[in-house]
Amino acid sequence: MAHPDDDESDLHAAVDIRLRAAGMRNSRSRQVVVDVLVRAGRPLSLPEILDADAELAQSSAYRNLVELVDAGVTRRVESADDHTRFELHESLTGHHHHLVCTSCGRVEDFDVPDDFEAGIDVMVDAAESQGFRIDAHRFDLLGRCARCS
Amino acid sequence: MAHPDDDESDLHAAVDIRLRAAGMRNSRSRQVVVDVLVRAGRPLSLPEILDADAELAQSSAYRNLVELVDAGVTRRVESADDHTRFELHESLTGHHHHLVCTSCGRVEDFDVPDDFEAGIDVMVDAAESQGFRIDAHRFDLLGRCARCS
DNA sequence: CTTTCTGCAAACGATTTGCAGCAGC
DNA sequence: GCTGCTGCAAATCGTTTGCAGAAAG
Repeated sequence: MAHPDDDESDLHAAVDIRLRAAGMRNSRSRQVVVDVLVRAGRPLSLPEILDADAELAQSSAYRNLVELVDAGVTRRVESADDHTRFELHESLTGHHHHLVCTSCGRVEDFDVPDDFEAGIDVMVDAAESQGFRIDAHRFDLLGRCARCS
Repeated sequence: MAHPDDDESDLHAAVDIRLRAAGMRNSRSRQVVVDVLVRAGRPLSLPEILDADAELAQSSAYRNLVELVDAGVTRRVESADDHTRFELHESLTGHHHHLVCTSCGRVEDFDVPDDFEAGIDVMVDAAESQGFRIDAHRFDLLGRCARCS
């Protein structure tokens, strides 16, 4: 965040590496999808992504978002409407949580204190005694965004 | 939990009151849907609900689940597959969180310590300074259930 | 008896996929 | 040049809805 331009070229370099590691080409529309997500700074639905760049075709955008998930570049985010959202993978942006608008589905990033995260780790043991093998968590605050209030 | 039968009749009485308050009839298939959710003790997808009771018609089950949400009897739960799940409203079952299987979508209830809940309240102020009016939260542990491990 | 509910089948809409032609390397 | 990617259009599939007949009160 201190050096936006450096961070952004680092990020594209990291994306390039992951694509190659997954045996995928670094095509124009994949770069565009990543760019749109970088610029947004929050999880976007497919319509939001298409609106952000007119040259994207719907089917290719969907296909690429899913393939980028497999390559560890993007991640699915559940919101509160009937559109799946996508964001950059946490290993590229850092661990964070979400504010979710229950009216329009908009999602924004939200940071929580370290001691809260520590509290989550403590609960994993209890969860695993219920037969689950836990490997991630999701914590969202739900309400109405500035626009919908 | 100490007196299952009493709890269950209390619960049906509470459901009946809410339906009437919403101007809705307490029809047979609504009772069945509620019964299925009570017996499951965890959020169920529509196919799971239909499997649990052969007399339910798909469209009516969907319609009732949504109307019961409006009446404050049920609640939507997001999982990790492409099926919405439904559970009884928290005012009937108590506040809790979920374990979510990222492989099959199964969801189970999970209780967290009170001090963890208290920590959540503290973060609401920070969230509202981002322009959101927060009125709920969702916290899930994600992993693989006993069957999928 | 009136109004709401039900079940069927058709409609919807987000997402996925087949395929012929184009682009990365 | 070979192989993977793109865009279009068609298919899929969870969910919603119109409507005529059945059930609640």
